[in-house]
Amino acid sequence: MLKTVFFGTPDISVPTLKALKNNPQINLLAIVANQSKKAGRGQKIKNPPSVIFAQKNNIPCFQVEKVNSDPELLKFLEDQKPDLFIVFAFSHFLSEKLLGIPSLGAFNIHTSLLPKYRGAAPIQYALLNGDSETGVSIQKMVKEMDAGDIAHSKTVTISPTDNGAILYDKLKDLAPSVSEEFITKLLSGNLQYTKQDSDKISFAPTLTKEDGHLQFINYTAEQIKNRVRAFDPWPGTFCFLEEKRLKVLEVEACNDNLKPGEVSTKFQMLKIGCREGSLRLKSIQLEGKGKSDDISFLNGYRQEIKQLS
RNA sequence: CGCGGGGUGGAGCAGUCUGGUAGCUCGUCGGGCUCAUAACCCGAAGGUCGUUGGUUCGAAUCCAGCCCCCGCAA
Repeated sequence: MLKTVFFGTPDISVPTLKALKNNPQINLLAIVANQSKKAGRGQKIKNPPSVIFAQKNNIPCFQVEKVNSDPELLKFLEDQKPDLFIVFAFSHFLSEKLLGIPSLGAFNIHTSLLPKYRGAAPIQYALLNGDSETGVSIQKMVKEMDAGDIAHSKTVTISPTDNGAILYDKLKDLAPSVSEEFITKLLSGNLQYTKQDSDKISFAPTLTKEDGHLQFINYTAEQIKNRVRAFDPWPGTFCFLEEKRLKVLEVEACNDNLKPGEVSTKFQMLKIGCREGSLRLKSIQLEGKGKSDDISFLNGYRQEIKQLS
């Protein structure tokens, strides 16, 4: 039995966590997660999904603020002498000291085909760049983020209609099998490492809300479209109508001949010219309002729309 | 008690400040026009104005409580 400690916080890590828990070769010593944060309207404190899982299954659980210096966790690890760390969607860097603790090493599950998209937002970047495939990689963790040798990976195809939520789910569902196969290889001694090809490294830095600001005049219709689906549901895409924020939930390419930034409301459809090509803003939501299609929106909106910025 | 906007026929909104039971665009149904239409014309159905209580001769409108939705912030 491999004495294993799992590091992970959000729901994407839970199916993999569950698979580890059910794997007879794995002795799941503990789960380490972020601290519970206030979330949602009303700012109620919510426990992260992995913590809820730990509680339900009576697995020791550490919610740390600073993983590298949490006295309780360090003491626990010292006492238990784990064989393996599995880290999945855990938003802290692990110090080299920590990485050196498990006898077989610390492994990170990453939702891209490394060396592509190192960093926090690999799912969104794959969609943003219009990739036709991505995947789940397991890398042996080193000091440099997501730079370790690749121990195992699996590919998944991205369909043109996938958005962030769908691809997120695909990868969430794929991850347990990648992790199971990895463990099988690890135990049978068949593990082979592939170094990351330095020519193919790319990065997927943390996204902010501001990254969702659609700048129609600076990007082509295709690029805007990819951004909209990549950032759905997070961090979301928007532009401004007058002073108000207009969320853009769904767009569709159209062949209207519009200049960059030019708005058209013909036939009750809201369209805008991009740097190249034009788009229909099919599903939108004005600040303070519910989401609606452009037709309904224009029916109720009483003023002329001159500009979307 | 973080800040702010809102709940009005099937949809999206106006009307609320300056109380007198409701209007716009669209959709639906029926009819007309047209070679034709995401076009146009005529007609119809459809609303306890979120909810409870208060003020008033009278409340969508003023006051108080409650429920729900949304933007920002985290």
